[in-house]
Amino acid sequence: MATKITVRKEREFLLRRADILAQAERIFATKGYSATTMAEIADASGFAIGSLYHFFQGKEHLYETLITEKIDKFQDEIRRSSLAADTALERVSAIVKTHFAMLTTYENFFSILIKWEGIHQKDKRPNLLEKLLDNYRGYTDFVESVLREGQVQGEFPNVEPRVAAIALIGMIDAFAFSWLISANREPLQDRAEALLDLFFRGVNGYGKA
Amino acid sequence: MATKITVRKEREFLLRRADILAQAERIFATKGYSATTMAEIADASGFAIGSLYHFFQGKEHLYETLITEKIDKFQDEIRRSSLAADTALERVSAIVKTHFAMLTTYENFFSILIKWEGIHQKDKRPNLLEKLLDNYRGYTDFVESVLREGQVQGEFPNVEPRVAAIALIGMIDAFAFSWLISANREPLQDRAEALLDLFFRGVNGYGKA
DNA sequence: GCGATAATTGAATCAACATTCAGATATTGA
DNA sequence: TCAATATCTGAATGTTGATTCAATTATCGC
Repeated sequence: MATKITVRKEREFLLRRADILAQAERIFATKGYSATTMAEIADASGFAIGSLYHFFQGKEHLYETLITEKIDKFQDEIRRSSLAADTALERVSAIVKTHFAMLTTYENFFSILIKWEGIHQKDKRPNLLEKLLDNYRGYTDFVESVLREGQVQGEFPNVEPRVAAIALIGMIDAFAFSWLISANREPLQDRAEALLDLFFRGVNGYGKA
Repeated sequence: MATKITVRKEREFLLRRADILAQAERIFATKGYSATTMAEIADASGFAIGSLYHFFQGKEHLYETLITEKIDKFQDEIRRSSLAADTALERVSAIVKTHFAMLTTYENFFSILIKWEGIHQKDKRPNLLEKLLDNYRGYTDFVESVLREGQVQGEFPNVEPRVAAIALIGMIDAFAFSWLISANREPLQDRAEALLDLFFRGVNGYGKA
C-alpha cells in the first residue's frame, strides 16, 4: 500500500530534519550564526552538504526555522502554564517560574539569542528581527491581559497594566540574562521569589508572602 | 615651526575620523553591520574606500571603535549625573532619567545595538560581545553600589542590592526597548515616573511621591 | 531480480565584499 | 618653484563559504 510507505517516509523525513535542527542548534549556540558553516552542520548531522538543501532552502532558512519553532514552543508553554492557574497572582507567578524553568531546558536556544546576529537579507521583506519583535509585542500583550484581568478582580490597583507588563518582562529578562552569562549558575528559583516579591509589592503595596 | 603643523594635522585627522564614524553610525543603524559595505561608508563620508583604511584597521575595527566609544560616553554620563545627586533616592532617579534622556540623543547607537550582530572573528580572543557583557556587569555593579549606600542610610530595607540592581536595570532596558521599537514615541518622562514609583514601592514599601 | 523513482553526495561554481597597493594628487619646507 | 613627503584613490586581488547539480546510491513496486 503506497500511502503507508508515504506516511513512514514523511515521518522519517521529519525525524532527520529535526535531527539536523538539533545539531545545528548546538553549533549555533557555541559559535553564532556566521561562524557556523553548512559543512559543519552537515558533518555533525551525518549528511553531505548537498543533503541539507533537501531539508531546508538554505542556511538562513535553517536558522530561521530553528528560532521560530523554539520561540513558538516557548510562548505556548508560558501561556499554557499561566492560564492553568486560577488567581491573577498565581498566573503572574506561573509566568515567572515557567520562564525561569525553560531557561534550563532551552539553554542552547537562549545562547543563540544572546549571540544574536541579524541576517543580511538583501531584499526579502519581514525578516527574522521583525518576527522576534512581533513575538515580544505578543508576549507583552499577554502579560498585560493577565494583569488587566487581575485588576478586574481588585488586584494590582496601583499601576497601568501595560506599564507593569513591560516592567515585569524586563525584570524577568534581566534575571534570565544575568543568569545565562554568569559562571556560577545559582538556582533561579530563589530569584523568582525575590522578583515576585518586588513586583507584587510594587504593584500592590504589599509583598507576596 | 613643524610641531604646529603636526598638531593641526593631528586635529584634522581626528576630525575626519570622527566624521567617518558619524556617517558609519547612521548607516549601521539603518542596515546593520553585515549589510553595510565599506563602499557605502566611503561614499557617505566622501573618501575613497582605501582611505578608510588610513583611519581604521578595517570594517570590524571601525564598528568596534564606534560601539566602544559610545558606550563609554553613555556610562560616564549615567555615573556623573547619578553621583551629582545627594540622596540615594535622587541617585536612582537620576540613573533612570539620564538613561531615558540619552535614548533620544543616542538613538542611532541604540538602533545599532538592537540590530546587534556578533562579529565572526575566526581566532581573535576577547571580542566585542565580551566587552559589552563586561560593560553590563560594570553597570550592574554601579547600580548595586548606589543601592547599597542607600541601605546604609536606611533606604531600600526590603531587598538585596544586587537583586534590586538587576531588576532596576531590567525595567529600564525594557522601557527603553519598547520605546525604541514603538512607532509613536510617546515621551519617556512619564514612563520614568511610573517606573520609579513601581521600583520604590517595591524596595521601600511606599511610593516615591 | 529489475527497471523506475527517490534520496544522497561533494567537488566545482559563483557571488559578495573586505582588503591591498601601485600610482595619482596634495601639502610641506626651502 | 621644486623636490620630498604625506595623503588619497579605486580597480584588481583574494578569500570565504553558501549553493548547485550531474553522478551515484538506495529504495520502491512488481
